[in-house]
Amino acid sequence: MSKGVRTRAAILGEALSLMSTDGLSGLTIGLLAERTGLSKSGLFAHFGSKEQLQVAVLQEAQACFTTHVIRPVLHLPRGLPRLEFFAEGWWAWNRSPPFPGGCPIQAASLELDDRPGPLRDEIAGAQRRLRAFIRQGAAMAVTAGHFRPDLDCTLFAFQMVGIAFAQTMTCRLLGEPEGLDFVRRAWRLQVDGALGASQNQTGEMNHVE
Amino acid sequence: MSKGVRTRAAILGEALSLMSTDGLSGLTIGLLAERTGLSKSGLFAHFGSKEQLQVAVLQEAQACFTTHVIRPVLHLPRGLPRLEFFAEGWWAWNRSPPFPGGCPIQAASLELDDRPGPLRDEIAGAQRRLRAFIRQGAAMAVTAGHFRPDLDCTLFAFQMVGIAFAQTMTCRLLGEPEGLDFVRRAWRLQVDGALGASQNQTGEMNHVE
DNA sequence: TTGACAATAGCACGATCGTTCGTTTATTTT
DNA sequence: AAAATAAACGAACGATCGTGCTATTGTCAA
Repeated sequence: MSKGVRTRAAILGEALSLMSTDGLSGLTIGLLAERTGLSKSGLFAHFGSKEQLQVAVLQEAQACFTTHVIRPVLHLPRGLPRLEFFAEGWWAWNRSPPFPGGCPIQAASLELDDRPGPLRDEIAGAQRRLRAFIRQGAAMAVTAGHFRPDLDCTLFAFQMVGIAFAQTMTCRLLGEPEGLDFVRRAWRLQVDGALGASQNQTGEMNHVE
Repeated sequence: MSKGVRTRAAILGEALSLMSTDGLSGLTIGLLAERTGLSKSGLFAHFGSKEQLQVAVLQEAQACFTTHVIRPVLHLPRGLPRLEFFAEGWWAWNRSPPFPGGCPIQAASLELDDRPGPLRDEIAGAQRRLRAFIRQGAAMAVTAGHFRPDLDCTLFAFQMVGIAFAQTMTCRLLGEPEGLDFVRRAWRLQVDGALGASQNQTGEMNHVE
């Protein structure tokens, strides 16, 4: 591992932290150089332009999410077990990701949704891949007989994404300690509504209590 | 209406448009002065500081949301009817608000959630009030007998907020035209799950199709 | 160990940032 | 209409932005 890629990795790590609190637009080259102990020009040479740095940071964020949330559940049995562990890992990531701020992917999604260009393409791809992962996870649960056969897996992924955003709003913006409870209960309702008839314990509608 | 408040209103209107696309941090005084046809110093004098301008913009965004989404449903009968019309109005607002970009409140919520200060307080208050409105709307539906008595109205509001965020991601970031369908179906599932036993048409679990 | 090359620093640039100040032009009140 | 007040302007400030250069330092293979 040569020196160049090592410092580049260090830069991206620090950039991720900075971005998690101040957003993509708050990620400035001068500030990042100061935090990494490099000179502005020395740091700049690693990326060639601000936009390329931003793209690299977004990709690093995806890689970090994959190693922390996706990969740990891949060896679990397909279907509901894997989906449940993924959910728990995702809620944990959203509440306290390995950065000082919140999830950079969520933040960038709403920051870039009205600015076409390579950055939006990058974050849109990330969200598409994440939704595909959830959708396939739900489809496996259908195949395994955990979920009912007529489940709309795309809608399932849509709902799960919604819970994740609502969690960030409740846990991070409003700082409500009971936020995680709501997340788990909303997720439980969603899973219960997707179960196959045989698995469903309650013979009536999904009650909250 | 004196001259001062008139131009101030014009400034805030343009600021809302600018913020909807470029975010709070993209809202710069020079750019805003250029778009409004004012000089930087002339515009600046209306607010005294950048932060006060930002607070004013956030308040303006709330006022705009109230007149466009909240107020139109206040004269509707309490309970489910009002809640349904509010939902439809909110989805319409999220898909195409009266700005070139997306909903500024959603964007600011994720932009400010890790930066304590007056700005975060302002947007947090907005989200708290919105959630309280939904919660009370659900509570009215319980009182009216539309929703079952043991419904957790706070959780109901939590879930609805999630749908709104997922909509922005799907409709704006990913640009999927069928996004609104998912929103309506997710909302329908949520409402069906909250109905009183007598109102529930389907005797079985909530199926998607 | 030296030579080739990668990595970083230093310096400067034009542009824009938020902000201040004194002046000038509009508006409102007397 | 004149006086008083409000509103907007123009110029400048120090700071920081992203981005070029050239020079210097460090690393790694021959």
